[in-house]
Amino acid sequence: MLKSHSCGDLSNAHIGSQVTLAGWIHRRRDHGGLAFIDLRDSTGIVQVVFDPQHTRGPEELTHSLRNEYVVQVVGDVVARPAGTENPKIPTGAIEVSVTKVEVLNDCPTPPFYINEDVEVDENLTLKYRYLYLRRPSVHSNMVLRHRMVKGIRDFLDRERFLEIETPILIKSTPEGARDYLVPSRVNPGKFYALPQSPQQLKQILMVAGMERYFQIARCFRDEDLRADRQPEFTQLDLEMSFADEEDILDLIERMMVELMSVLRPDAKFSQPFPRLHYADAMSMYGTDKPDLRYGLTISDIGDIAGQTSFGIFHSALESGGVVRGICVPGCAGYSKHQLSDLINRATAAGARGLVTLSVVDADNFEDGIKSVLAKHVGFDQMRSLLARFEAQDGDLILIVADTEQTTCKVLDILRREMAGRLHMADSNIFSYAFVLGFPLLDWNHEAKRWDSMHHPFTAPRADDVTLLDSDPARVRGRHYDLVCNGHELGSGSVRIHQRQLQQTVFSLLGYSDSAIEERFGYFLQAIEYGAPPHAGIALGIDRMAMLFGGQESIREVIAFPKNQNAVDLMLDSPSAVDSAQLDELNLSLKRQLIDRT
RNA sequence: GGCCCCAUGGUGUAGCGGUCUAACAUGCCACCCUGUCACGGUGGAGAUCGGGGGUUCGAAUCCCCCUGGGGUCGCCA
Repeated sequence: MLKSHSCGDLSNAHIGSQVTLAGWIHRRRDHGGLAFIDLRDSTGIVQVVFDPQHTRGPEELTHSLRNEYVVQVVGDVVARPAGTENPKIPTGAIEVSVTKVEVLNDCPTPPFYINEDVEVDENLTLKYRYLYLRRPSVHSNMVLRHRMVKGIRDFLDRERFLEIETPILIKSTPEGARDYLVPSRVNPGKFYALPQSPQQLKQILMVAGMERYFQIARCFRDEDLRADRQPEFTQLDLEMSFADEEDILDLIERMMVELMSVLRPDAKFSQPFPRLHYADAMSMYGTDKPDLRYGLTISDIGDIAGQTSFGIFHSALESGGVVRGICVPGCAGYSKHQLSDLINRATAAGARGLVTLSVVDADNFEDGIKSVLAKHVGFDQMRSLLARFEAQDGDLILIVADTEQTTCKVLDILRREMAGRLHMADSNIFSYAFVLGFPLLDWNHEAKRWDSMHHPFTAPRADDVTLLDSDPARVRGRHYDLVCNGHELGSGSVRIHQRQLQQTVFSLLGYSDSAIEERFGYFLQAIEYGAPPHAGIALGIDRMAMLFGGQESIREVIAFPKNQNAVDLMLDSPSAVDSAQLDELNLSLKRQLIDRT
């Protein structure tokens, strides 16, 4: 090794010993004669001192050192002179008095600061990823992620889970997300698909008697990107035989609690994790992944709205819709401009409109309530309305009258928007919750068929199996989600383990018998051979690391992420390939693409 | 595909129709400086304001189009 010690490891215990360090120049403070340099390696930062009386070699060399040069220094660890200790850094009690320095490599002026956490154009952080990752704060995200994954492995190992790899080149199944396809050279005209998740393989591992499987699995979905979505991402995928809902939820809760104690001992969370029924989540928060760090819950005022003379309410209710709203504290003073901004957000999200009601003085309905609603609502109705929202003077009530689906969506957006403006989400709180009671199926209006809410392998509740034929909408699935602070961290279910039931569900989803055989024949055959009852879950590793690290995007916890157009700016991928490569794969590009590339 | 936001020296920002031959901080270069730690001091180089078109006597500033980026809805079994 070119170094005997690491920068961050040095302490009082090393005083008096000679050390050789190697690292990057983090910052320099050059006094002309005497010069200080903060030397950084992956363990931390230590101050090294160049004193012309002690340091050998040409003095010009000392003063020619620049940020991010890679240097090796030999020196003595000494206590800092009294009064010059730096309590701000862990190694601040000591310093290294340099006797010899060698430049191992120089470095051009970096395109952005490495020694400061100034936000910088994300393009640059992606293109020069190796420099961005040098930032101590970003480096610490990688350390945190490593410790998290290690914690998961240690925990599951103690719980007698086996880590088993499954193939990356698998079979395309057009349902669900779009697949990434890989052409086969050996089998012309045929394609592998990259796994959207190892779902079927892990269930087959249960059939294979592994009983407890997990994998830190890379998954691929060719869909549009978001702050918390990349085309390739990592899941903690696990499956457990002879288990039901409670076993999985208990396991996951214990694991998350353990991770919290290791990674975020400072943070607050409730235990046991609250459980939320899907229907309640939708009616109270408008979403199945609510941020529970703040209230702003949705109230239904359909009964009151029906008594008013407000036409919009009546038409919404008559066409089977709902009238619901949220009460935002302290925003009654919103200007016309601010209110119209909120209305724009509501209409942009698909609502036909948004009724705002500024509660200036709740005791004075004449001019204490500012709203288009005022003249359509009687005294009693206004009183019950304010009571329903528990409105105080100074509050702003936002009401949407629309289909249930649109109302939920819009109020969810407004709820998060207002909570953000009012800084209601405490970053030191982790509001975990399990969401249960999802319907098994979801009616797809466009395709006019049933879709799986989760996936087709989710077991229906035993009491609801008979409804599969008569009333599929009412069938409840044995599906559960783990949510935290408005993010879906994971999703799982008790699986179907009997061929007949699995086949019934496939049929219900609109697959013909021949399609079932072609796509899932191997799978149905597998579960026929004594599949044990089993259940599992998959948790988003990137999202977990993002939350633990207090980041707002998973790109901050992924070493080499892609931008919103799924482009890797460092590698410049995807890229065109040589026509010889295409030939070998028996592929050709469409004419218009050839012209463009 | 829709909607919203952004684009000014290397980096981060200011600028709100003329006073912009574009300001500030930091970084960079040179010189000075032996106890700093976001070291300090003096001097200097560095952007024609993402690209194109338009409005105007006059555009970094207003409008349109394009490009790039971010957020989001759709999409994500």
